[in-house]
Amino acid sequence: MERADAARNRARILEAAAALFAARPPHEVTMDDIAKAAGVGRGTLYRRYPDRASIAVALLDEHERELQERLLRGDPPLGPGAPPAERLAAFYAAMVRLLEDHVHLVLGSEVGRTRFETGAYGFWRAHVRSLLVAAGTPRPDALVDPLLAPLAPEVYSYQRSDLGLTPEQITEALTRLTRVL
Amino acid sequence: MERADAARNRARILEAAAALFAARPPHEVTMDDIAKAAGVGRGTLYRRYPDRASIAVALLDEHERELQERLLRGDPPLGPGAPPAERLAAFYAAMVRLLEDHVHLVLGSEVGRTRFETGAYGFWRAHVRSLLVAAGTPRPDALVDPLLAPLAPEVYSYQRSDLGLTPEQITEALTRLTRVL
DNA sequence: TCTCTAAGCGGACACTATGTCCAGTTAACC
DNA sequence: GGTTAACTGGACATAGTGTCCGCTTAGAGA
Repeated sequence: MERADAARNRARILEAAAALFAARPPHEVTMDDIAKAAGVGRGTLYRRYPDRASIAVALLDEHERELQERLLRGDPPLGPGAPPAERLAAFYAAMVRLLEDHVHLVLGSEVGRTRFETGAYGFWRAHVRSLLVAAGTPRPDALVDPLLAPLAPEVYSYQRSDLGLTPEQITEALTRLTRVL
Repeated sequence: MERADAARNRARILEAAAALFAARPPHEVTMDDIAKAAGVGRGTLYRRYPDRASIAVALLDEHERELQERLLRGDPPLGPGAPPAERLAAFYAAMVRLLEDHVHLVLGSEVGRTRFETGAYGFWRAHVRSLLVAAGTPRPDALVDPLLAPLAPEVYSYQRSDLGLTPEQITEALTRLTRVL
C-alpha cells in the first residue's frame, strides 16, 4: 500500500500535468515542466510515470472507463439492446464528446502508433467488432480499424481546429459511416 | 541553378536515407546517421533538409506525383470517366499499393498531425471531396477526412504487421467503405 | 514514545539528438 | 588565372531524456 507522501505527490503530479496539458500542446510539455509544476524532483516523477503518455493515460482513465461501462451495461442505444448500426452511431457520438472534452489528453497519450497499443484501443476495437458480427457483416476484422481510424485524435483536431467543423457536423458524418454495416 | 558538388551530395543524401529508412523504423534514424552514411557533414545535410520528414517527402514525391497524374488524367476507373464510387474504390486500391511499397517512407514523412500539412494530403483530400460532390453526397466536407483516415500509415502498418492482414483484405474492406457515397 | 527500516525523494549526472554557425574550400563564370 | 558566391563540415550551444544514489521520512512494532 502507498505511503502518505507518495499519494500526495501522485495527486500533485496529476493535477499539475492536467493543467499543463490543458494550457499547451502535449508534446511541448516536458517531464521537467511537470516535475517543476508539481514541486517534485525528476526522480520522483519517473518513479511512477516513465513518460508523458503514461500520465495522460492516467488522467484519461477515469473518463474512458465510464464510457466503457456504459457500452457494456448502459441503456440502449449505447448499451446492449439496440440494433448494431444504431449502437455504432451512439458509440461515435459518445467518442466525439469524449474527444471534444479531452483531445489534448488523448493527443498526449497516443502519438501515432502507440494508439494501438493502449488498452483503450483494444476495448473500442472489440466493441466495434462485436457490433459488426452482430450485424452479420462478413469479414469484420479488416473493417474494424478503418471504422475506428476517424476517431484518431489527430483527425479530430484537424477537423475541429483546422477545418472549423463543429462536433455535431463530425458526429453526423460519422453516423453516415454506419451505413457500411 | 545547382552546383555540381551540391547535386552530387543531394543524390548521396537521398540514396543513403532511402537505405536507412528501409532498414529500420524511421524515427530511429537520426539526422546524424544520414549525414554519416551519405558521407557529408551535418551542416550540408541541414542546408537542404531541415528534418527527417522533408527527406522522406523528397523520396516519396516521385511515387505520389505519378499517382496524382493518373487520378487526374489516367484511364478509368482511377481517372475520370467511371462512377464516383468505383473511382473511390480504385483510389483506395492504388493507395494500398503505394502504402505497401513505401509505408516506411510515409511513416517517416508523416508523424501524427504533420500528415495533414503535407501537400499530398491536400491533393488526396481534394480528390475524394470531388468524388463525393460528383456522387451528390450532401455535406461532403465532414466526410472527406473520415474516409481518408484509414489510409494513415499507422493504421495500415497496424493492420499489416500487427493483425497480419493482407493488402487484398485491406483493399476489400476499404471498398466496402465506398458504400457511404 | 522511541527505534528501525524500507519506501520514497530529488537533484546531479551522463547521454543523445537537435539545429546553428562560421572559417575554410571549391565550382563555375569571366 | 582571378574572383566571388555558393557550398562544406565539424565544432558548439542547447534541450530533453532517463538513471543513479545518498539522504529523508512515514509508519509499523517494541
